[in-house]
Amino acid sequence: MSWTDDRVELLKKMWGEGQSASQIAKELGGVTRNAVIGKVHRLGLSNRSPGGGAKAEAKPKAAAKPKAAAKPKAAPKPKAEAKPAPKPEPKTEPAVAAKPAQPLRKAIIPAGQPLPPQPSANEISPEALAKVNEVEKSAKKLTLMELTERTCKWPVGDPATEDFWFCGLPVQAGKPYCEAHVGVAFQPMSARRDRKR
DNA sequence: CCCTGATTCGC
DNA sequence: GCGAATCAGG
Repeated sequence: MSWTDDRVELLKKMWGEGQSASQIAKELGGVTRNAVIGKVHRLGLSNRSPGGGAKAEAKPKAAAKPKAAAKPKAAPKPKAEAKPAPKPEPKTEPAVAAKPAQPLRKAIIPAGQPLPPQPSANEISPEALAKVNEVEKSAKKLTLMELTERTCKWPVGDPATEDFWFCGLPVQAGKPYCEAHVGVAFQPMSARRDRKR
């Protein structure tokens, strides 16, 4: 396959949309993600945030390369700009708190029931929870022995029941859980921002 | 192991 | 110009 005009166009479009190189490659067909990335680079749109001048940070990673034998690449890049870029990207910010009305705080604790403070189970992103529910429907339902290093170890159900299994979906990075469960597993600490004043 | 993009360099 | 191989990281 070659980079015809419209293929390049599609490439640009998708890249601009933030699609991953592999997705683009898959869409185009006949090319690997490497090809896509290579093309992206040659097109000069490697960085997705072109706009305002300052950009890419130093990337000294490829410095020590075994392959690169004789490489007179003595050109230290004079980059040093700080990155004050506001980046007003419309990201989907999941609201953490939802209903608890701060101004109105009138907890009525009936006598005999002295345990208002929920230990933990509370204000996690509703979205995250929803996601977990979805995920659990398509979970692999692995048993303890079936768990591996890269299966989500999130327990579902009651261990005392047969209705118990582990998520088992592929974890992403070195995390013990899948994406969805990581979301609820690691509580972003401080759901409660005690307003000091 | 899955994935991501970045870079190099023979072609 | 192209892209596989490789690197670096999540």
